[in-house]
Amino acid sequence: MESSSTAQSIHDSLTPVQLDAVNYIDGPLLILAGPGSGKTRVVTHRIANLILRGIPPRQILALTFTNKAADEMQTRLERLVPRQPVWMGTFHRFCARLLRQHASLVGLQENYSIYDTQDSTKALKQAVEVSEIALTHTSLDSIAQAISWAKNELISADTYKARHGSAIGNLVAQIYPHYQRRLLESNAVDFDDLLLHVATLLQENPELRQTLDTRFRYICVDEYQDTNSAQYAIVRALSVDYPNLMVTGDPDQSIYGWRGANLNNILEFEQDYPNVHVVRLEHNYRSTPNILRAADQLITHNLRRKEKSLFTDRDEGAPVRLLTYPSSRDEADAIAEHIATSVESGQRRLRDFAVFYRVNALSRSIENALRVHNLPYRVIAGLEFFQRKEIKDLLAYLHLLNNPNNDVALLRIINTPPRKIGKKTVEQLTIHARRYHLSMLEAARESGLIETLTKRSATAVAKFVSMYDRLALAIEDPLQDLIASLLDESNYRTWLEASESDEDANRLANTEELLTAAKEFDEQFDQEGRLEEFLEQTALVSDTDMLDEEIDRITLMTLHAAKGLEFPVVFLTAVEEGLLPHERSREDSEQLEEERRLMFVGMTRAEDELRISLAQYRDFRGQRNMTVPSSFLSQLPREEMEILEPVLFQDTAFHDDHEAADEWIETEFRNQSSESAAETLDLTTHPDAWEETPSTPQRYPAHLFKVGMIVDHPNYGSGTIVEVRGTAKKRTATVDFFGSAGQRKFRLAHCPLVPAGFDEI
DNA sequence: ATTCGCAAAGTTTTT
DNA sequence: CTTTGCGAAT
Repeated sequence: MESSSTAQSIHDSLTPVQLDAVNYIDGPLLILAGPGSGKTRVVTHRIANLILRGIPPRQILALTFTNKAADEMQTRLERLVPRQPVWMGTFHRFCARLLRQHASLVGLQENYSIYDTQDSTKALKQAVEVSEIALTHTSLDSIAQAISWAKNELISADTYKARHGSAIGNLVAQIYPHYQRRLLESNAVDFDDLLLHVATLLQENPELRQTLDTRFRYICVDEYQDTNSAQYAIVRALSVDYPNLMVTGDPDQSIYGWRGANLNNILEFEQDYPNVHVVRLEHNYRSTPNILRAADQLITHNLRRKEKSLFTDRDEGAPVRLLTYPSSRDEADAIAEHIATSVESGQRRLRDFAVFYRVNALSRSIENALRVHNLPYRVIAGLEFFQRKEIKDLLAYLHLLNNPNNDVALLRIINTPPRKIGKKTVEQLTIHARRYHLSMLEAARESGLIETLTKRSATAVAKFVSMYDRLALAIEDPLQDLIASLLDESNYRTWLEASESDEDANRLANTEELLTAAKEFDEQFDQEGRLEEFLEQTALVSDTDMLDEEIDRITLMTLHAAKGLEFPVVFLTAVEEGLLPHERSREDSEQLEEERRLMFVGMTRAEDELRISLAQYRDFRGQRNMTVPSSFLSQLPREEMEILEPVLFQDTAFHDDHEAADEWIETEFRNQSSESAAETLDLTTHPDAWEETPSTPQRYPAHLFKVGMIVDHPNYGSGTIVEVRGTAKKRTATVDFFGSAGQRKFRLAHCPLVPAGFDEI
């Protein structure tokens, strides 16, 4: 076991290569870790080793990209050497902390707000308005992207120069400074700023840099292949006097280049830090040789990488399968059937299976098939909870309380719930604020002085301000209490309760969830500055962090979301030109390599079985198109794989030949008697066949819904009724959906729920 | 002030 | 087929 406390015994189970990494203490260390090579184990053992050798835990800093990774590391370290105050967390959280302490050095106050992407976009929109530039030929999005790119490259608003002749560049050069000013005036930062500000801080304050370098003498960076230039600069600045820097990563698993990750950081690590010790973890403990060889052969086609030879002790296992289906529906059905069969026979559990796809939109067809087979699943979709309107609303109240300059928050809630403060009124407030350089809240306080406002509007605004002031008195209360008063004072709760819609009933339920989260937080942190801490946490958290691994369900997710995970059986779907590689990546060879890495990551998630599939016809965005198999498929060791040949038109189907397609449908499908084929034909002939039955006013009788009943919902799919409450019009059912929808409440008198199997009304 | 409806566009997303 | 944002109607 790993609970003993001597250096000797805790490392007993490690291989010589792993021990080499664990025992290398001083100086730069690069761990090139292939998929499934026990990297996290090595990292945690090494940190434990540092501690056991007498290095104060406070001098150790471990940086990760996700909270999940940080938690995982923390838990494992806890098992090796309990209760050591090693700072572990994401880059962003680390920077947020540092920035709190040194906010004034970059023109912020310590209670600054962290804008999420949505908030940032709003701020950017305002900046565009102020700069009086008409965005005719570009979108707000591309401006945002350009600014984000610049920040990741450490280019500040002052130093940004448009590339000569770049139209967008010229716009950005004008807008970026306005945007940055808006943020500073609001005492706010965007995600990129967290890194940029800290990097700037370290660059411009040598004494501070030195202090921190000394404080964090031993630094570990996980997933180094995904660091961007800002992160690189931060790590670099903290490793000058004490270059005890350990980075781990795998160039072959770099899939966030589009977000500014710079593959050169890892590729050139050895040049950046002299006397680097390099350890290669090439022993894979996860996959069968079959899977590993296929993945390896694919990735060999990349040029920008470091040679690695992966090996495993496992038995050969099943061959990798390449399965071609006539249509995307057939593909989805086959997956569902395969899973159903092996679960029924007792060979596998639901949680052994994962289905991967390149884009989120592809999950729908899989979901449909799984639903038909009554197979429970979960869709990993990134942000959900904290992006819901009601949660964002309530958090906006808190944000404004914590940082009265947070204009985006004010604009969000000043009329939510409706307070008769409309667009015109807000416009006048904005003008007033800009003229006198006030925050929106300050402007609102002066509503009585604004002549252009009607008396009615001014009163409404004044009422809002006094509500704010009343809430501000409770700012030191436990969060649970604060949010509770917030729900009352703002009329948010009354507003939702008064509503008749199911949607609002659900919102009310989500509100409760936030209260629960706040309660848990209160129990955890019983100190000053609770609110600020809470807001920081919620801003830097994603739903994926709360993933419950215990539940027995099939997992559906994008290839990006799959990184770091493993499953006994993996379905890699829609491996078609245009999707994988994605069409937007096809031109550029660097991007094409990233797509190949994405496929590599997907393949190497599989432990026992890997099933790669594609369809000859794919229904996507309401259209049916003939597909072309992915060019990556020809880069796999086909001779040793099991290949299910396309059912029809092996040759023509590989070209984008519409005439052939029509002919195929005309002649071949008509002669087929198979059910799925018949249905597919129907679809092409009558596109309307997909559409829902037109809704009729008639509903399934409310009193017939019972707890335990399986029901269908047009949007959320199937689920089980877990609770029925209330009477007459207020009779409400709580449904636990099999899919990603989770639990939702419905007023039975007017919701589209029907018992499963109850066809049409 | 709010709601409704239509047009437009639709990788990936650790924070 | 979806989702989302903005403009017109109540």
